Amino acid sequence: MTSTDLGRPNPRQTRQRAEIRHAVEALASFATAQEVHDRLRHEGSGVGLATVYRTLQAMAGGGELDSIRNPDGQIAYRTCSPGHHHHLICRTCGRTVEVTVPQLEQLVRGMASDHGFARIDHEVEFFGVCTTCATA
Amino acid sequence: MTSTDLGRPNPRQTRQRAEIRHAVEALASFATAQEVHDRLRHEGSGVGLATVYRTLQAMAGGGELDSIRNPDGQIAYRTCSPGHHHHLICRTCGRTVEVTVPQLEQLVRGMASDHGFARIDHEVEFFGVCTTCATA
DNA sequence: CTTTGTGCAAAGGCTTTGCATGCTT
DNA sequence: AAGCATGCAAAGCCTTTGCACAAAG
Repeated sequence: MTSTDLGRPNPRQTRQRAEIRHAVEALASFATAQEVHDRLRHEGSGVGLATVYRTLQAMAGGGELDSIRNPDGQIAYRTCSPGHHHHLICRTCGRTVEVTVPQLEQLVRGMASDHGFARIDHEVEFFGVCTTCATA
Repeated sequence: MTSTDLGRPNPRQTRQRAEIRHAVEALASFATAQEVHDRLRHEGSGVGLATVYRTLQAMAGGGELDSIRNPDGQIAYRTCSPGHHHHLICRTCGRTVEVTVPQLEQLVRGMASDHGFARIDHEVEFFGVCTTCATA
C-alpha cells in the first residue's frame, strides 16, 4: 500500500487535512471526493484531488467518516454522529436523515445467523423520495 | 440515448440476447457484466462486451433482472425469483442466500413515512461472511 | 533528520458511446 | 426494405498510484 495507510493511529496534522475535514463537515448530505474538492477550490484552497481522495479514504478507515456507495457507484463521505444508525436519503434533492432502527439490528442479526452468516455489513442506506420532492 | 433503449417494450430476439439471458441465469450469485462476458467467451460465444453491458442494462430496466452495486462499485445482475426479498451475500466466497424479512418491510415503511419519505428503494443487500469462510 | 503528506500527472478499471455493418421483423 | 442490435474501438469517469518535493514531528 502507499504511504497513506488507512486507519493509521496518529495521522500528521496538516493544513490540507484540516481543510478537508472542515469541508466535509460543512456539506449537508453525503459528499463525494470530487464535491469536496470542488468546494475547497471555490474557497480558494489549492488542495489536490488526489489528496482529497487519500485523506477521505484515510478518515473513513479510521472511523472518522462514514462512506457509502451512492446509486451512481461513486463513494460518498459524511461525518456521522456517534452511535450506530442508518441514513434515509432523498434520491432527488439529496436531503439526508439519520435514522436509528433498533429493531432492524436484531432482525438483521437474527436473519443472518439463521443462515449461518456473521459480521454483517451494516452500511445500509435507504434511498427514497422525500415529501417535498414527491409533491413537486 | 442510443439505439438500445432501456425498458423497450418488445426487444428483438437475437442470438446474443438469448445467450446472455442464459448465462445470467446460470450464474449462481450476482454476476457483473464482465463475468457474464467471460462465461460466454469460455462457452465459445463471440458476444461483445458492449453488447453484454447494453443488454444487461436493458433487461434490468425492463424488470427482467435485478441490479445492485457491489462493494467494489461494480454493477452486478441477477435473475430473481418472483416476490420481494433481499439477498445475503458472503463477502468472501460470493455465496448468496435469498431472504425474506416481512417485518423488515413494515419497519422500513414505517420509518420512512415517519420522516416523510416515500418510494423507498428496497434494493437492500446485506454483505457478510458465511460460516464456511469465517472458520477457514 | 526521518518519516509521512502532498501535487501532479499518468495509469487503471469499469462503463458508455459513435459509427458502420448485420440481422430481425 | 426499414430499423434496431451488434462489434469494435475510442472516449469518459472516478479512483488509485508513482515519484519527487515539501512539511511535520
